Amino acid sequence: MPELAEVEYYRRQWLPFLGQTVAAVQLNASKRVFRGEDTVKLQHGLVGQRFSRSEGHGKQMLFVFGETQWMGIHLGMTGKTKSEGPGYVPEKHDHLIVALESGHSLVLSDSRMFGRVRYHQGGALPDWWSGLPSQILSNEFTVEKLHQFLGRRSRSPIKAVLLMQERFPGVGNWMADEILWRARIRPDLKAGEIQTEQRLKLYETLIEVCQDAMRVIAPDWSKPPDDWLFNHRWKDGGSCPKTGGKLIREQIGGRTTCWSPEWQG
DNA sequence: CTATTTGTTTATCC
DNA sequence: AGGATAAACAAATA
Repeated sequence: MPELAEVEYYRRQWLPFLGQTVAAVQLNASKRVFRGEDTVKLQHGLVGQRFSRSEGHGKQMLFVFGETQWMGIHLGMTGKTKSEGPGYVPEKHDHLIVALESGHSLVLSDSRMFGRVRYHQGGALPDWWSGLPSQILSNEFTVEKLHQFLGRRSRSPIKAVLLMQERFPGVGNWMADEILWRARIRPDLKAGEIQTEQRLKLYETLIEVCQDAMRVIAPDWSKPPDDWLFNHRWKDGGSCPKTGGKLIREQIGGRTTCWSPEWQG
């Protein structure tokens, strides 16, 4: 479910507890979300450490405890982070509960368990964090990088290309549709067939949709305005806010894609 | 009972 | 070798 701005919303749910000290960690090591991690180390390593800082990067979140305890969380399709007060009773799909000395707890739940928790102990940033690609809302995300990537993925539909996290971290299904709709590019157009002028428009729109999503959704999960595609894309029968024409929903790049044929050519 | 899902990883084919 | 595509993962919801 969560894309760039929804992930940022969830990350912020833990931030009011920065500076607090971990009293205990509860987890179920058999759960899929901990695949590949040393859960015994995770459970003991955090205790007594202060929740010292956090960063977001695309769909990834980083939470640091003390100076040497690094926890990464990816929410997958159904992951959620939340905080709870004293006396909280864990629910069915809660996989990780970081209890603080104040009695509050930081909780990760995920029903489908496509999400993932990572853990690293040591003085330096873990490579699963330092190796992430340039963020779209950073100076390193350049039109040249976009151009190179469209060349490498030239035979895939642009919809599928925008979903590739190695170049567009944070872009998910709704954002990709929103970007292509605003840039007036057909989602089934092969990446290599996008002309220079449209590439520039695509670059600008990528940044614009990320900024808009962060502004509207990240602080309090506000509903986007009706002049975005967002409110019209979820079920059959919607109409294009630009033309009033019918929106199409079909599988492109393996995902349900909503687009406006007369608007996007 | 069937189809669907705002995501990634893996296998397979080209 | 590297890219493209479909299946797999798991559970809720319609």
